Amino acid sequence: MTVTTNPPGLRERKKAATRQALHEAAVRLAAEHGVEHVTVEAIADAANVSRRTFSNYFASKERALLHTDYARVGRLIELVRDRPAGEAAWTALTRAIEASAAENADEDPEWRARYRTLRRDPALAGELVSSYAVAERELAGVIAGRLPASPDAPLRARLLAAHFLAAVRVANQMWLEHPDEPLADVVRQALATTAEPFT
Amino acid sequence: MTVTTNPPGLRERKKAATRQALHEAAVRLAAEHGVEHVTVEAIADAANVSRRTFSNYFASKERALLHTDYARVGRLIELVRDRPAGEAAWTALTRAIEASAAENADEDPEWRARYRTLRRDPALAGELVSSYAVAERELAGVIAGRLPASPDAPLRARLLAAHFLAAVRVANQMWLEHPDEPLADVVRQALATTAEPFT
DNA sequence: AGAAAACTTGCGCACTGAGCATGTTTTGCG
DNA sequence: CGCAAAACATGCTCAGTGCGCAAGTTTTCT
Repeated sequence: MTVTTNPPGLRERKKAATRQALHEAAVRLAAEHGVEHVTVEAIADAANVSRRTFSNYFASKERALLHTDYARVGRLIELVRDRPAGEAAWTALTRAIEASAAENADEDPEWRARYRTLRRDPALAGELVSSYAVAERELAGVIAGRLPASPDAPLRARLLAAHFLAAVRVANQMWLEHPDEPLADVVRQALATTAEPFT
Repeated sequence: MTVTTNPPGLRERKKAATRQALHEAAVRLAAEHGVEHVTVEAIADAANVSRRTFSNYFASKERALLHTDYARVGRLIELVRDRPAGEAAWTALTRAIEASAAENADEDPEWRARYRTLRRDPALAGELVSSYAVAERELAGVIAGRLPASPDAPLRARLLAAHFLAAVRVANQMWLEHPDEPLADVVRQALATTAEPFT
């Protein structure tokens, strides 16, 4: 114990480790036996915690499986919040997603492949869209200050957040189905298309 | 092939009636005792069917509660499909949502108020977004033929469907929170904002 | 160091989703 | 019309789940 306690704190680090262990165990087991044939108990066992403890970390098996998606969307909101104050809303959003892509560029290819396969399971579709939906309201609040003042600013903020996240979500879905093109390129194309006017 | 509209058929009518009875019983009980305190068994009882039969109609209590939303989105897709063949995609979508609003204009105000209150429950938020998400892929297929031919047409169709449904969904959410303005007006405003280019 | 706060775990219970077998209703067809 | 098949409702049963509660344990704070 020669090192001083880090800013994160031991307890927080342990919790993060347990959450990550549960998540990874869930993904590994689901890749081996299929999502439907994996029980919460098996996941907890694989992560060396009790079934009850699993419930302290995740509300359901599906949430545990898609923890990366939830975390990534949460991180994306942070990145938007950290953009320079003067930046317009749409610019801040597109820059933030680029930063997010850069952060996730150095992933273990094997893990990525397993996780990719997992997300195509129809049983997880609901949770997958939820991972985006939960962030919509918060993201609207974050970008509200970057919009021109207007009586309908709340609606515009909500719509901007919704359309941005919808573009990212659709890009991810298309990429899941057609892996030939890099994800970042699909996202860029989807955002460019979204920025155009509809007729 | 024959063009006759299928006679409803006794069996189909009974199924629809049972489904509707379960749905309405669920909404009534949830309004009385709160969503969390209503069990599937209580709903089945109130609709005079067995608990097991409930499962034959709805995958969960939440799905039963939001059956109107699922049905309405399904009907919206029909309305889009029925638009004249020459109509451009965005036009067809906006005209269809107007037709949908017209169809739902004559609702029992008491029922509408109960259902409205229900949808504000956070426990149903996930199912509520799902009701839109499940339609996205199908809607994309329906409007694909109304887009100019292009190599990226599939992506554009998906995005158009996603943005349209997102606008409708956000409008509904805003209306749930601020009932002062008529829903149809909020929807129109959201769609108009969506049609503008982003910057 | 020692109390307080946070966390883990085992136990238990109400609820759920679903397969199977059985009795009932509806449909299609000769 | 009548009947066999298909579709459906129901009861029974079970594995899984979410969660409250009450210990026991670990981390934090002062």
